[in-house]
Amino acid sequence: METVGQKIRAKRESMGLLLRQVASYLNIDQAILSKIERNERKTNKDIILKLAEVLEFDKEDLLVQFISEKIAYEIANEDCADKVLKAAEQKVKYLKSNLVKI
Amino acid sequence: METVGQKIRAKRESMGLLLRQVASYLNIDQAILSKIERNERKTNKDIILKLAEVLEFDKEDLLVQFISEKIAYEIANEDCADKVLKAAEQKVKYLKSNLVKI
DNA sequence: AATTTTCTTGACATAATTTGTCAAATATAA
DNA sequence: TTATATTTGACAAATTATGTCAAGAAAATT
Repeated sequence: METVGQKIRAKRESMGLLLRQVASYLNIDQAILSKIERNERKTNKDIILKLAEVLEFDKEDLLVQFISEKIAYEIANEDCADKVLKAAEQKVKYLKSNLVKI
Repeated sequence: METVGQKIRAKRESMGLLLRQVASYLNIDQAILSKIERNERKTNKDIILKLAEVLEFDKEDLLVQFISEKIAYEIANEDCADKVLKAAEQKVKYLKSNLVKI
């Protein structure tokens, strides 16, 4: 299963872009981007969205992959990971039902 | 939908325990426990597990509620929250399949 | 093979967040 | 009122996130 970092690197290379070029667009050091691509450094929503722009990914798709990857790594070591996700679904449904203001 | 904080407070009061007593068991200041119960302060897995002990909750149940609540609040403001959870399920399955060492 | 270019690594710095402490203010019970 | 319990907010310490830089390693070019 391909990580977001791997997707980014593959797409960047297929577009013939250098680390330095993409990093400059993102206003970050190329060292950071290098680490993000190799999953050696966490990143955040803002950077993911800018990466989607410059690398022509669908923004929502990349965001979904990014957030779900983060969550998966957070809970994969728990026995109850599956229960957690089922319970989270219910809670999200509840929170989105306008009964609650966050 | 009851939050973990609310469950804790309800159980603590039903058991006739004071903030100070439970907090001392947890080795935290009672001010922190007060805030945890009112969702004014984030907590962590260790404290949740100790709370399960002293308040006689099933540890896994409380942990599932705690983690799922955290995830739900993190993503409830995203349009794609549901997609995220579905994708996270797949990734967890993959990570747990021993194909990957985290 | 030598040079240039790109990428990686790690030490360091800064900012943001988490976590804890404390005491005064407030609320509740006796 | 008086005593007890809880809440609040200012502050500090610890941890984590984020960024900078330059030297070393790897890859591409000449």
